[in-house]
Amino acid sequence: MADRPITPWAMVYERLHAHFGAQDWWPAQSPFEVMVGAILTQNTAWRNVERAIGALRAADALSVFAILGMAEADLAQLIRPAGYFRVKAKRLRALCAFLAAQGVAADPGQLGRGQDPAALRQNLLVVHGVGEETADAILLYALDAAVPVVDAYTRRIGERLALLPEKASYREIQSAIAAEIPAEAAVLNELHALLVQLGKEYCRPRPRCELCPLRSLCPYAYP
DNA sequence: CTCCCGTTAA
DNA sequence: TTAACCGGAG
Repeated sequence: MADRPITPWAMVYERLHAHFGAQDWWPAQSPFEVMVGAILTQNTAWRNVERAIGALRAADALSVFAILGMAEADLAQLIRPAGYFRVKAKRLRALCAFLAAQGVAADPGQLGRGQDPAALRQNLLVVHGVGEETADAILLYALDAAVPVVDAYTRRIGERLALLPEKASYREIQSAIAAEIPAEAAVLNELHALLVQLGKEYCRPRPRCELCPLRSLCPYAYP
C-alpha cells in the first residue's frame, strides 16, 4: 500500500509506516507458535510471553501433542512468566484439543483449509479462552486471512484520533477499518503491528503527544 | 463488573 | 509502590 492515502485510517497507516518502518509480525517460528502466543499475550506484556514460549520450547512442549500429553499443572508452571498461568494453561489445552479435533494437530497451519474465514472464526470463538481479538489474531497472523485485528491500542488510538465513536463494539471498529483499508492480509498485518507500536511508545494511557508521528492528525494532541 | 497474575517501567 | 501489559470468562 504505497499509493496515495485517501481515507483517515489509510493516512494513519502511511504515517506510521513512514515513522516506524516495516514491523514484520508476528514474531514466531510457526503458525502454532502464533496461536500459543495469541493466548499467552492476553492482557500481558509480550516480553513476558517470550519467556513463557522460551520455557515451552526448552521443555520441548511447543506442540499440540506435547501440551495435551502433560499435566495441566505442569503446563501452568512452564508458562508462569506470562501471568494468569492457571487460566492460560486451561486455555492452551482447549486450543490444542480443538486443533486435534479439527484433525490438524500435526500441522496446525492447515487449520481452516478450504473453509471460509468467517466460518472458521465462528468455530474458534467456541474454544474456551478464544475471544474476538484472539480469534482474529490467529486468523490473520497464523493463517494469513485478511481480517483486521482490534485491540485495546486500536480502540484508544481510534478514539483519540476521533476515528471511532466512544462506545464502539469490536465488530464496529473492525468494520470501520475494513471499510478504509485494503482487504489484504499483508496490509492488515502491518497496520495492527504499527498501532501496537504507536500505543506502546506514544499513544499510551498517559500519552506522549509531543513527538507523536500522528500529532498533526490528532484532535486529542493538537486541539 | 470482578477475577485472573508475573513482570517491569515509571 | 503503582500502573500497565498485543483479553476473556463467569
